[in-house]
Amino acid sequence: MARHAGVSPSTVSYVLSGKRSISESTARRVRESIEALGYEPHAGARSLASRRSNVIALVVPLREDVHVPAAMRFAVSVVTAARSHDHDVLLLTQGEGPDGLRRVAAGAMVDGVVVMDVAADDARVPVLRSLGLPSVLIGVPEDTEGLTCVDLDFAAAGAACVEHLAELGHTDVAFVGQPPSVYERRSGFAERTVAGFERAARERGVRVTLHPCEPDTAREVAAGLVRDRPGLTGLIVHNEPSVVPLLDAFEEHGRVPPELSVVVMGSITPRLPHLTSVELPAEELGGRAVGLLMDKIEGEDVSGVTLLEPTLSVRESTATAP
Amino acid sequence: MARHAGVSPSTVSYVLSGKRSISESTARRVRESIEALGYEPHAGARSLASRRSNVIALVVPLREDVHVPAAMRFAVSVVTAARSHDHDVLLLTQGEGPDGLRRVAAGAMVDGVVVMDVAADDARVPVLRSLGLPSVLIGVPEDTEGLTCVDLDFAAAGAACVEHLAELGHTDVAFVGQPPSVYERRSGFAERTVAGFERAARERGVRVTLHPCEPDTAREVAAGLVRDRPGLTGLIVHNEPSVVPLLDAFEEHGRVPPELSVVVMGSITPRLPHLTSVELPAEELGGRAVGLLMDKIEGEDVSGVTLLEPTLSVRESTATAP
DNA sequence: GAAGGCTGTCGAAGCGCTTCGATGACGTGC
DNA sequence: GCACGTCATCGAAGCGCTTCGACAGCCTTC
Repeated sequence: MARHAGVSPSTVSYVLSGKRSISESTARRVRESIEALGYEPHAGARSLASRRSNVIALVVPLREDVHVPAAMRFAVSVVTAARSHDHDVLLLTQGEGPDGLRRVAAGAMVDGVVVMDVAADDARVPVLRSLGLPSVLIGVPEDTEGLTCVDLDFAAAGAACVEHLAELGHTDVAFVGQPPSVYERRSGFAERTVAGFERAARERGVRVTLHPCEPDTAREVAAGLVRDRPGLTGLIVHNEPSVVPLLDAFEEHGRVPPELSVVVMGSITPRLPHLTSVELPAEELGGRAVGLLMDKIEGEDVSGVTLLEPTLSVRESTATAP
Repeated sequence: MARHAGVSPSTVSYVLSGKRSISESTARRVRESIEALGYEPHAGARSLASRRSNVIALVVPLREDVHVPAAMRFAVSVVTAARSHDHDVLLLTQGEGPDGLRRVAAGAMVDGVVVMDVAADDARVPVLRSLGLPSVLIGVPEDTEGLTCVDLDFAAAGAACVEHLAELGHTDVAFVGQPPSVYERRSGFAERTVAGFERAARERGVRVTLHPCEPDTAREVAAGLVRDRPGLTGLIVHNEPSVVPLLDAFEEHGRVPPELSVVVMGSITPRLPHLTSVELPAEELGGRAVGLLMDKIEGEDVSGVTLLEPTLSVRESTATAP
């Protein structure tokens, strides 16, 4: 490569990195050679010499109860964002547990890591602390001391749903939530949604009840609500896969929007474009997480919790309380 | 590291790789030091010296019409299989197009690549050929010369559905397929399913018609079939997200299994355990693909097309024709 | 008991980069 | 016109491994 351009290897390196000034004529010659040869620096050599791999790890959950399309959207946005910062993405599953993190960190395979779906008492958090590897968490654990976390402000999202309904005059609302297992493992986003929603309900004097749900039990949940809550006029659904079976079941009981006001949380609206919803901004979250990680890799102190403001989009499924 | 164990660096390397015999006593000492220090070889140094990165790339599709949970299952199984061969997985999306492949190949970032969701006239195939990078395709393009491909035998799967219904005496069957865009881009699996299913129908003298479908149009498809095909007794559905809306729509017309026999292709049965189905063995496909890729990286000639035999599981949704 | 063959280990070279100090070729200021 | 910056480039060292050849010690074999 250096030979083809008639310069020394160090010059090529400086053209590529821009760490020293190079005359425009030389730089052009080097770039032409790069083009002509289809040259790509050897990643291993580069990481050995520079102590940077230009790779970040992404730890994806593989639990049954996570919403897969959302996780995938997220993963793709992380890859896209990483590429725009000249990094690649190594895919880590939980198969190896925290040991996988140790391995890639100790072997200098990655410069940093993005961890998805962090629970309140997540076992990976202490590992990350001890590793000294730059990391950004999606989700917020209990103790965020020294960590960098990004997430949707689920408390605000939960509250926004209640407030929207309260403003429309609803006073009797049900919250159909995640599967029970999600609450049991103390998934941060689920807990915070409930907290925000309960706080807002208290403030607004709205009667609310919480109902964990899965697609298979949606029918029963709906039947139970119709039976036990005759005054119910509002429904908040925080469980994407259950939205369709749930609303179908309500429909069978003659309860349909907008007579029954429905707000969904998640990104199901491309499929059901008439539903009032709070969307999960997966792409923005991925981009933010990667951006923060890049800063952290550069040595900046970016610790702290970034919560994205939720946006509630009002559509046809909510209306003034009857 | 070598110092801690009181041996030379080369000895450590030989203990790790097993490429030369090392006395058990020395080997033990080295392993103890590794353990004690939490030592992990520097990945870059290793790849520079050995010309092996121990990383494979996985190219995932990000089209709207691929079934995301299936893709995810697949991706996870590739990671798991790769780890069992001591490799990691670099996640590539189509964002960069074929250039991403070039980049990771030229930079020696990966030892090989698994490409998902290959179409009959896939643009990545010529790139792969020219790169000389070991690769395994999931899906079968038109010209497989010199390639290694793995897939479910979709033709056999399509045929199996028809044969099962034919054996039960059905003579009037509809095939509800993928969204139109899938056929338009000549996705191999969709074409081959249709081919297998049409061949079997011809051989068995079964009347069949093909109906592309999306979740949003499932209702209309069902209505159309009820209206135009009064003699219809069998339904084959090759479109996971549409299964539920489609069957719901049929139910509204009073057509339910087993009076109407239904066979689904895909892995929706954990959710709907009463449906006769042909499952997509995503995990096995991932494992096979990685296994073949590893052999290819070792220099074996593994070119050829591996088609996994489909298994039809008979359940309650199919019965003798009325 | 000398020649030859194994085994187990070491030393050194080299993988392809980055980075640091050095250096030559220029201007600049007085 | 000489000392002194500045700019552009080079050479060499070194990153932490793998691998190859060498070799010491030991066991066979006639």
